[in-house]
Amino acid sequence: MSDVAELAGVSTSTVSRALRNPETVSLELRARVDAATASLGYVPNSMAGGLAASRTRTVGVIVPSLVNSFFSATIEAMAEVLNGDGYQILLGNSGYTIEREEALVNSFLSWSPAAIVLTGQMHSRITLQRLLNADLPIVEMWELGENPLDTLVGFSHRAAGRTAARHLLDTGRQRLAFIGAAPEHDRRATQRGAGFSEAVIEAGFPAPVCITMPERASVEGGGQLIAQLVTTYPRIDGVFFSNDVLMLGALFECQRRCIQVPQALGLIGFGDLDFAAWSQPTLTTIRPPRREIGTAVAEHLLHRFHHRAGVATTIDLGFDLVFRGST
Amino acid sequence: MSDVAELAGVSTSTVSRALRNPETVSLELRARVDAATASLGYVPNSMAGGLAASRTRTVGVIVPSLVNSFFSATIEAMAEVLNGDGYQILLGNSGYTIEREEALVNSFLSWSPAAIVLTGQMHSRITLQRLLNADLPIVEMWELGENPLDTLVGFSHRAAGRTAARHLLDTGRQRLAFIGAAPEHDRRATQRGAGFSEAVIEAGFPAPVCITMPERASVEGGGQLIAQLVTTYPRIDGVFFSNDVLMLGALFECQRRCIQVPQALGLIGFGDLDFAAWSQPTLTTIRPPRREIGTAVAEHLLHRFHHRAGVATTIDLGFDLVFRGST
DNA sequence: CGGCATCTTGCAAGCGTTTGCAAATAACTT
DNA sequence: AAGTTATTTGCAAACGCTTGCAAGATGCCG
Repeated sequence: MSDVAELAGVSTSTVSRALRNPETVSLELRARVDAATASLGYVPNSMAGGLAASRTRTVGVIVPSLVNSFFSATIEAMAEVLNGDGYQILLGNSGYTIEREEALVNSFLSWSPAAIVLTGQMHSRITLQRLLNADLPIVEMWELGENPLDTLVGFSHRAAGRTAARHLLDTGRQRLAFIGAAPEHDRRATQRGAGFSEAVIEAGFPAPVCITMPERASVEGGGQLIAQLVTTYPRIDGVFFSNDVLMLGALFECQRRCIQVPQALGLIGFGDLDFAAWSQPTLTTIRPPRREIGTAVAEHLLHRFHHRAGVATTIDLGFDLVFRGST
Repeated sequence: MSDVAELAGVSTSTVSRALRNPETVSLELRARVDAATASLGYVPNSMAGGLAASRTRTVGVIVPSLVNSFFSATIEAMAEVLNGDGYQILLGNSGYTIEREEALVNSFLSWSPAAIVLTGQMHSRITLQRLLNADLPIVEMWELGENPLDTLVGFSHRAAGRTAARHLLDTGRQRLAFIGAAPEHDRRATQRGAGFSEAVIEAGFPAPVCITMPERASVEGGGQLIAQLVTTYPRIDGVFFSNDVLMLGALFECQRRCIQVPQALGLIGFGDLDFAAWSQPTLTTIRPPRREIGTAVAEHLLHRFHHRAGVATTIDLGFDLVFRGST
């Protein structure tokens, strides 16, 4: 930076200001600094900057999993907006455990990030305490419950489950089931299942059968669970899957067993993944605002960074029922 | 840190050493420092550390896309190993363009990372120059070509294409086609296609038909391309897809058109994604070492970090042909 | 028991920015 | 023209660690 300062014939403080807050430097000097910066190919040292300012242009983001395209889409969208403003994403993968999340929050905090984004509202006591002490914007995404830490961006999974139930009932199914994965880890999937059951019961139908597996959602698991379901409860005529991936496995298993979808069995999933619109038959599903969540989080943060004010909000992005061939 | 030092009754330099290089500190002091650290809940400031040491426990990783589960699996595996040793991943998404890659490398370098990991061997001149100047370990992954920048971890896509060709020919198909996506961006997919054609021609068969679309691989695209293929070239009896996702779309389209797979048309893909083993019929594919690449990269880097020596190598992780129902 | 090599420890000088403060300059007012 | 206010600039003190160097402590040898 002192090289740039010398070349531009100014002090390093002016260079720093010209780079961070251009509006506080006269037009002429700003131009000279920009020219010097460009001609030297100067790249500021982020750590020195971060140390001096005790905050960085970095946002720590923690998701439960990457191989799951729900969160990848959210992250991609978030990164696009954030990068456009010079912010970097520090990505962490909690593997659906709050212990890993705690460790990640800890190490992220050591980078003085501009904000922290978490998935869901379930955190360890220590995480909460550290986060609150840190005094920075916190966003919890993909869930919409009580007592947000700060800002919440998501939608109601319970409502999504209810919508699925109503859809199956509306299309004439009466004996329903819910198929899910990793219930003890994926709280949101569990909420969808709960909303589903709730709505079925409210409508005066028998409580749906609930079949789950401890592992994460997979095509294989979906196939196995549906096999188990149709064997044990042959009269079931409608199934809600906590995840489209499970539904895909079930669809293949139905093909193998010559179970007619949607005639004999109606299937509705969650996620609206790529394949749902092009399978045979196409798959009815609930579309969560995958990219929208990322965009909304990023825009909210950018807003707060610019107008250094604490405007904690709750943003409900809703979801859509996508009615297709499987129901 | 001075609080910890005071509590432990030592100097800050001893605390620093006890934390970074425990073996250089006596057992007794090390224990006292650890106790003080724990009781104060001290978390070192990474930026101060990075600034002082002019390097951080950070690895910059750039992938073309996240929604693609090839790279997500690699990153997850890499992160597991790296996190275990206290390293953080700084993740960037180049969107398959070398301009974004250049920008990302630039901003990563401002964090003095311990290493940089890139996808593929195609980089802009400026990227190359900056990287070489930076004097840090560089890994190019998922590709295995000439003139590595430093270390290479991957497998031969050309060989994968050749294997696919031989498999289709071995199973009696004679009129082959290749279906791919985003050829001008995804160089590796193109290499697979080239290897495929090459092997078909070498075996004395007519050059395969090549159909591609400009967008990235999607289930929809796979369906459309196969529709186009069977309409234009009805006599084709074997198809190699640059990506399992395309193959899945094609499978559904074949179901819609009542084209018997594998009897009338043999399908082989690339990726061995989750669904390939459980679809109906199951899908023959080439399995790339998705997680293995991540693990190998991480272990290579850890090795270099520990024994501060420059051991650039090339690691060929190979691939597997997974023979299933679609051929 | 003295001399020498090996371990441990503390001192203090950075690392490359940011930013409060004050000085210098410019722009208005009356 | 003097006084007041607003704008622009530079100075220099942090920011919280790491690490080369030297001093002190310990162990080993003949």
